[in-house]
Amino acid sequence: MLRLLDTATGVAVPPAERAGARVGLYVCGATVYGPPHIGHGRFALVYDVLRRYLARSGYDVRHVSNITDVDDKVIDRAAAEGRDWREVAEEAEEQWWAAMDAMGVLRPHEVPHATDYVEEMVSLVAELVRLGVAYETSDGVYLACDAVEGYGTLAHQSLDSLRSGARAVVGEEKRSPLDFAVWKKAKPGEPTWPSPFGPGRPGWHTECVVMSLSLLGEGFELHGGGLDLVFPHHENERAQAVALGRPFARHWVHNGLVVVGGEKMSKSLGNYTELKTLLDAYDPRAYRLLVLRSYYRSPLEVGPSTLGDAAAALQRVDELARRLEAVRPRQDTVPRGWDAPGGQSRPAAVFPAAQSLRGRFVEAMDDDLGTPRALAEVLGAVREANRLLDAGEATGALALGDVALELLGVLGIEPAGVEAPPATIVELAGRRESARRAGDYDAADRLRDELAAQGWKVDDLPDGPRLHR
RNA sequence: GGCGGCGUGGCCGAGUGGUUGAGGCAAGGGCCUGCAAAGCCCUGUACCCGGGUUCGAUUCCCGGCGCCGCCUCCA
Repeated sequence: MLRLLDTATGVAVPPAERAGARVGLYVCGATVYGPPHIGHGRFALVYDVLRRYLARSGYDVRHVSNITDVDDKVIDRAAAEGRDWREVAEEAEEQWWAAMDAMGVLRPHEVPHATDYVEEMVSLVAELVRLGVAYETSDGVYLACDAVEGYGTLAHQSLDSLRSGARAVVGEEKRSPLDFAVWKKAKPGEPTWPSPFGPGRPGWHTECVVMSLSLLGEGFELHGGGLDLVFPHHENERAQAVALGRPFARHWVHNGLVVVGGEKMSKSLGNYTELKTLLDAYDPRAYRLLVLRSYYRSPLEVGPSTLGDAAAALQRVDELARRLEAVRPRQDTVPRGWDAPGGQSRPAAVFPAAQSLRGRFVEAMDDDLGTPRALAEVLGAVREANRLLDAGEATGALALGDVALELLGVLGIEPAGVEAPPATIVELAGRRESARRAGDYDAADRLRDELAAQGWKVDDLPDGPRLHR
């Protein structure tokens, strides 16, 4: 059974679930004011794998991830570029999904936009004021943190220590430096919505409360996001729900940040690489592999060296997939699958190593999403399957190799498709092979160079040449 | 100042109170091979420093050093 570390308690426990094994997963998504960077890529991959594995484990997952399409940053960028803020948000959201698609990240089941929930947010703010936990000032409405029981739970700090460490300047009207805006009164030129407190827009921490509760219900199971959101964002989300007396997330999951040269990558530090840049330069699967190779909560160093490593490792996986296809019996049309029906005669069923591989994989994953060990098991099996192939044991190789590939699929990594070379390439390769057989190696090597110039490599395998990209 | 985390071979990165340190990449040697590529096999003797607990610590405890994150927008 999958156990996940809960940020609030520091203990790894199985996710809570509702009737029908339903699990709601809310992940704080993108603020769309610019192209996503590598850090966003990691975060998306982590929750994509969590969602896939939850489903694989038998949960009925509902994955919700928001788009923050109105926010200071969106407004600032629009102002700086003299554009409409909606246009900025839409453009950035397109870039977001393009990158997600390139990485093979499954779309969340729901993608709520903040701007579609403003009315509900206004109601929430009004309710907070009515309850006396939020107060109005000249520039907005603030939540009084002292009024919230257990404020600091996620930060693991007391109200006092948080207060003493606060760097925020106490405004004239703000009662405590920790108090945060749930409603921002409009300044000239900003987008506004009507409210009992005058025109304005919701504070950032409010939207996730409204959208998660509205789409997943009270006491939903999992709430995730980057480690840098723990405080204050998630703390403040929780504070609002607590203040309202509404059961909120029951379990908090946070992913570690991407670091560059030991320092956190972030837009504000300016040391970021756009995700698209990485995805254009490397096989997108290499980034997924790199991310999964480390524990999801740890900082992760991303750079040309580590990406190159991952890309190289992937080639061995692709090679295995190609080799397996070459030895796969024609009539064997049983698809790869976790629980292929009627699989009595399937090789995997009679090949113990393949079965135990599944067990070790699940064991690793169940231990707080242990993708590093899970991956190690799978890659070890890839090597073993290749070895069996070398030894001519095709049946065993298929049994083990198919399971390895299937498990990689659980992690969202599919072997590269076998691309059929065009006729001109096949013809060139044929001429080269003839030259080789005739012992004319100079000609053969020239032809190989020609093939290379057209982007094709040729490997002389024991059973004949093979073309691939 | 408060809170949290990290320090493992050439690099990345798991993990563990004790005979044989996952996995990946790189490197060297080998099998195969016209060559190359691919694949496979072999090779590495690590755990920041100082104490303590223990029969035994890289793993637990204390202290130190170094690095990082959060306490402000941030995945």
